[in-house]
Amino acid sequence: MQKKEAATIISIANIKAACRECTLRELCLPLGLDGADLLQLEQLVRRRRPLKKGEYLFRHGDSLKSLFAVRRGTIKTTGLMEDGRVQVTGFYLAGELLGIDAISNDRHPCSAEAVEPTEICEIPYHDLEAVAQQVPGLQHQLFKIMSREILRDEQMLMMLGRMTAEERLAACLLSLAQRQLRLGAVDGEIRLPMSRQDLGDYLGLALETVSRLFSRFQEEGLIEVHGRQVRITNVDRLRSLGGTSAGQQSQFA
Amino acid sequence: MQKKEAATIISIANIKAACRECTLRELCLPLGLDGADLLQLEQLVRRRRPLKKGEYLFRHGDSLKSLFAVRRGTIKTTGLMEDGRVQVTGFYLAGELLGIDAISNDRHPCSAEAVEPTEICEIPYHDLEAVAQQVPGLQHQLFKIMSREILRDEQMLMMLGRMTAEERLAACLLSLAQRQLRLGAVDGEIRLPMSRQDLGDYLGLALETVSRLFSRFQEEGLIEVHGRQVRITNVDRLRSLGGTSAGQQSQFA
DNA sequence: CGAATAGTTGAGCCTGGTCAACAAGAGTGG
DNA sequence: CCACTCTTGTTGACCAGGCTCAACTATTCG
Repeated sequence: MQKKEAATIISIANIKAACRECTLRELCLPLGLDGADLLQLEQLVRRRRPLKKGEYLFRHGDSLKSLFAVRRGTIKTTGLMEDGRVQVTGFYLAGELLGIDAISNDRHPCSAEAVEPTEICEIPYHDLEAVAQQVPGLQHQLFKIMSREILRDEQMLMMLGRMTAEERLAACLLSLAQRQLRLGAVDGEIRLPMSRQDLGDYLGLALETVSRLFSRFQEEGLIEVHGRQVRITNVDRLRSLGGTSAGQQSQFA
Repeated sequence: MQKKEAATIISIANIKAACRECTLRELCLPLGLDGADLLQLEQLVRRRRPLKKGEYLFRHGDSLKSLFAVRRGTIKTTGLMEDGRVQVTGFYLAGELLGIDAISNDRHPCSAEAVEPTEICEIPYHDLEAVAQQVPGLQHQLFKIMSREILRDEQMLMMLGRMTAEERLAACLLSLAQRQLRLGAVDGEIRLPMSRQDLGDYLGLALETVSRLFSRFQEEGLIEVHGRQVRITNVDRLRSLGGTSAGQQSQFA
């Protein structure tokens, strides 16, 4: 996986994006912007060469040039300790914005890797800031998005600090189901683009624990598992487990 | 503690603040603002009646009206699960800004409680947004502050997800020492305004574990503990424990 | 000064981690 | 297209870090 870097030639197709026609318009930045403002934003956004599974969008320490919006696929961001311990700080699905955490030090504090084939829109940060200064709706929207990211992280803190393994996985599944639903997936169906290892690194668990929990949830009739395809068969009982954290998403969303 | 609410009469002394003469100027919002801009911001900021220990600044579910900057003292923000489990999502010392997580839903997702007698500056959020629209330096500064908060939370995720109990406490002590140093404390001296319980709720540990770790760190010569007064006697070994998370703060700061 | 709160320490247990073997897919090249 | 390899996932046995329960001590505060 490390070797594929050499292939990261400068992006081939830096074509302009057409936010106005994007199906994710409601999810990305433009939410709440009218025609003229949207056009101004659209000038900034660039499409990137698609990422293959395992390719990096940026790496820990890279200087901040752009924020990124996922168009299709999934990105995971990871922090790494010297001894190899990994924490996945987030999974970013289509319509979600990443790279915000790099603003404070002009440097990405984590690495971003495609978990499956992924398409990305790139938004040069300094230009974005300039436009936000002109367009009130955009500034407002950016504050909201950044605040939402903080909220999301705080829910993760509750999860990692105070929830049991089964509660964490339940909450995570509910959250994924909800986000994929918004993207047009079948209600109760979850397609996991990430490995058990990734889930463990996200939830602060060993991959074996994640695997065992999948088996147990299935035995208990909460879900049906077929590899990375999961169907929720008892939402209520899953909610009663994953309650506080993911359940609150409905409250927040 | 719950009962004291009745005493929360509408703030007595809503006097104007003088950011220009505040010793925390470098830490709060104004950083990087020049005279005229600073004056414009100053119009917004109001001082609040001081909070006693245990008093709440706001509660989970309250609607967002203002962001708050700590002038003196310490605030803890907490998330609560139905069964009573608590996660402290942050300790806010003098010069630090809280309430940002409320922007996304116009509602505070956590409660904020004074851990010791605390003075607060209040900044009405909608006015702040309006001024930020006029003052580029302020918009920029706000983005940075919000990004820094995300960064801080992500470091906490690494801590809760992947560090052992002793690593967490070590990292926490180093972080507190550094932040208090910036506020003029003696290097290596930490005054803990919070209880062992609070620390446990912050670090995702039982209070007994925190207490035992203090004892062990002392036995091992890392620190000297006198109740809530702690002196770091061996920074290097403490760093080798708390490394990645708090150690990186120097990298990030 | 007495009561309540905060902190320390011990004993025993349990959740979740580690190590290990095995199974099942997925990708690759002949 | 199949065989082989490599990666991913499952399951079991055992272990240990940290939690719970409990008793006791030190502080703080009215």
